[in-house]
Amino acid sequence: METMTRGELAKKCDVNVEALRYYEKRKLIDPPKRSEAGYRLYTEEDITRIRFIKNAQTLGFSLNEILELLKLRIYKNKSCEGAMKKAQAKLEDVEIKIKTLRIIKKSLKELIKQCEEAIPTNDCPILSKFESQNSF
Amino acid sequence: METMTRGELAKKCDVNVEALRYYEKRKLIDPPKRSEAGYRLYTEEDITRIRFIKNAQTLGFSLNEILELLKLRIYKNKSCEGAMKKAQAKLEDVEIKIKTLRIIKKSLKELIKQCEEAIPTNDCPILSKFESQNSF
DNA sequence: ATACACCCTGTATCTTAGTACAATGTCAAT
DNA sequence: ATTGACATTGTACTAAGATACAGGGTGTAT
Repeated sequence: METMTRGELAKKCDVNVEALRYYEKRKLIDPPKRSEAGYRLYTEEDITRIRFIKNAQTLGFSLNEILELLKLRIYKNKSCEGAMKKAQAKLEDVEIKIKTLRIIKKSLKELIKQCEEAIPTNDCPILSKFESQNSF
Repeated sequence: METMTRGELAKKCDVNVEALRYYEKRKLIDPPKRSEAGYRLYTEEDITRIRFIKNAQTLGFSLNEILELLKLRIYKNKSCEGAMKKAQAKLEDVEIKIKTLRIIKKSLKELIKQCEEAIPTNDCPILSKFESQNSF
């Protein structure tokens, strides 16, 4: 079987070499076989695994959550249920985040508008607003 | 002039006592006068300052960015310009974040939908997708 | 044979925004 | 006078996700 070193895997997956050791420590990848000199020997499966981690991260899953997802994979039949639940929870997270950011966006826009309309000799509306109570 | 201790200020501003010391260290608040016993003596101005910090944080500014905003305040006349620029930059940040989260939301929704439509004996579409290249 | 890139390990450091804790000092009330 | 709540300081720790570095070993090309 074709194997590769840490540096090679890192390059193929566009990941820092040290991150691989870190993922191993976090149990996100299984400890790889070693060469006689003690070099880690990774396989194609490890590429798949790193991709899994990166894809899940892209969707906002934390490494802990990814570990949970990986555990689901062990029970092939039940996995859909568990993974779907986690995806739904994540979806809710994301929706809340979007809502919060929309409110922030609106506030920032208002502040900028007030600044544009401000009388030059007066204090900056943004800074004044920040000093006031219960602004947001 | 009316002064208050760390605990009193913390209570009034709904902030942890230790946070006040932390803000002092980060130069977000000026070192307050001290009593003979060495107790920090805060004034009304410190309340305003803490409010400033909290309000700015609510809008997504980091403590470093807040420090920048506070520096702007020194040049009373120029402050509108500088603060507006920073608010605009923050607005752009927020807009990018919203866009990213929308994409994530869409992806998650699709995954969940695929899961709902999946044939029970097959592998979970979410987990399969995570293992594939260039998923997202 | 020696230079150089890479690998190994353990440990430390980074960022952000605090929180926690120990050892000690102070102040107000009883 | 003693208790209890607060204050002081320095230092360590937290989460999350890495990244860096020292001191050594290995593998390959010239």
